[in-house]
Amino acid sequence: RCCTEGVEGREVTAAAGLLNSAPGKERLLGGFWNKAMSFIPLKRRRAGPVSEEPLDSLQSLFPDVCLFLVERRMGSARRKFLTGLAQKKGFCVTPQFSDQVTHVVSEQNSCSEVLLWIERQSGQKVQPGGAEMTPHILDITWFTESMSLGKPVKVEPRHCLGVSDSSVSRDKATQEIPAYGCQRRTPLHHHNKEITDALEILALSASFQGSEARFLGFTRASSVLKSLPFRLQSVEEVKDLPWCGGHSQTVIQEILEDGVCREVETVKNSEHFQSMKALTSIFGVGIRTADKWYRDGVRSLSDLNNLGGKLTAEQKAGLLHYTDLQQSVTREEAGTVEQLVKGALQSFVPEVRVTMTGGFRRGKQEGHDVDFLITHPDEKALNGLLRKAVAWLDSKGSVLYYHVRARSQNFSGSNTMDGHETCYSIIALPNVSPEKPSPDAEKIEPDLDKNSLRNWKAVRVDLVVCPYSEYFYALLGWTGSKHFERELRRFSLHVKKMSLNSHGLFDIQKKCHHPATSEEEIFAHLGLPYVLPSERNA
DNA sequence: CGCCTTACG
DNA sequence: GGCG
DNA sequence: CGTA
Ligand SMILES: Nc1nc2c(ncn2[C@H]2C[C@H](O)[C@@H](COP(=O)(O)OP(=O)(O)OP(=O)(O)O)O2)c(=O)[nH]1
Ligand SMILES: [Mg+2]
Ligand SMILES: [Mg+2]
Repeated sequence: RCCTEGVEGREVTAAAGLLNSAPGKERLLGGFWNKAMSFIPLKRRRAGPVSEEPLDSLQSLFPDVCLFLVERRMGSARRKFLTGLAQKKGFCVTPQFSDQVTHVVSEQNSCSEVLLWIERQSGQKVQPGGAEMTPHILDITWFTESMSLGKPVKVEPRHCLGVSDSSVSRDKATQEIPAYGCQRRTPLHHHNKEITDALEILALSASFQGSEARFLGFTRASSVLKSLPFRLQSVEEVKDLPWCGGHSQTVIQEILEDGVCREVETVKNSEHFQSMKALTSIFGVGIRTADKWYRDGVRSLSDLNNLGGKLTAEQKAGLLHYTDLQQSVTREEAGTVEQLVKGALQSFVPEVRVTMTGGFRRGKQEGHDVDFLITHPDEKALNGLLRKAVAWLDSKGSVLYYHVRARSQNFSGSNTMDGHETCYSIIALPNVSPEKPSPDAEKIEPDLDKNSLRNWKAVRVDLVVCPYSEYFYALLGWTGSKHFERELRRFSLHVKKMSLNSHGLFDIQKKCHHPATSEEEIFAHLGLPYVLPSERNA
């Protein structure tokens, strides 16, 4: 039951096959609902029964928190809706103000307006400030962020009423946001994570339904918001941004006003989405295979282990190391892998140059794998280096799976290498603290001694060897992010009439390649301002 | 209504 | 999904 | 159709 644990089968998405769906025609499950909803005025939109039960009839998950929602300018219907939302998430919400209240939440009122209003309504004096025995007087942003996270967030100055937050946002004379992701600076950490997370759920869901196009649409919207230097406060602020069209604006508005988006919650709860996410997380299993298995009724890992022979070599390795590979690789572990890989390579070419690329080069602190780029000025030294290094690691018992591929284009007639190879591998990373045998190995090999400890963890490692002349194109290509690469290549072709890949830049009209001796040069060739690796998290 | 990154096995 |  |  690994794949569907905790799923109760409600909101089951239609699971029609992907294989037969006509290209370009995409099924839309939530779109009509959302579009229809967006014409209903905000305050009247959410009806439904919301009880104003006494305090102790509901079990609160957060005993130190008691909310009071200020009805003034919020309206009673919206207050009821928000109350129900918070109670569903395990918050205590009191209908009447009392000295039990720890967090006062209001919308469109100043701090003094709130204090006066509560005093007039309840006859109680309120001391603001959140000190001992006095409640926080908060903006709706604290509420929506807390709903998003499912728990009360720490009270920041920007949540508090009466405090203008000039540092975080404002100055809405914002510059024009460029349309290509490679023209923007996109940091790893940004100001609108709740919204970009929601849009990425819809992107993933679209891809699970076979629509790469809608995946791209939601991904572009999300990526634009990651580059904003301020926190969004109103949907009006995205109206002029590229890629933030109607559907995305609905999502943004709901997150800003309620902390959650109906469609996103429905998707997250759907069995199809959850199963597809679990199945495609297996190395060797893509969207088409996951969808076929889902239609065949496969819901758990044991169903697959029982499928036996019908798996590719990749999938067998992916399943054997499933639990280890589900854990992300820490930056520290990546450093250990670097030492291991360098040792193997240097035993053949002492002066070899090894660079960690991928997400870790962009500043990520964890990843789904570790990526390396390998080169040397003498291209003869690179010949067959990858296979030799993998064999060396294998002889040390460190290689759990590998697949080597070479460049084929323009080399079809030749059987000699051209100094360009890629290797996808699973490596046994030595562990500080020994662990029990992998639960995945136990299922396949039930006789494993459960008391014996293994001192390693399986980690995905990608190795790329390239000629020195291509090094900076390979570095640019393998640093990512994936979306940044797509946008860079689309910009290159459509704006500059040049074709970009990880080997070079080809001018289609002049029919010539541009050599490069730095990443800066490649950006310059494309007429783009340089973007640091840490700013390529598009 | 066409387009949406580009490669290898 | 959103742009041109 | 999978991988980056
Ligand atoms: N052009 C191109 N490059 C890609 C594509 N997928 C991945 N790459 C490049 C950019 C990525 O940063 C790099 C490494 O890919 P990974 O799958 O390892 O992703 P990354 O390291 O960014 O994140 P992660 O490993 O998941 O933490 O390879 C693609 O579809 N097209
Ligand atoms: Mg990676
Ligand atoms: Mg990788």
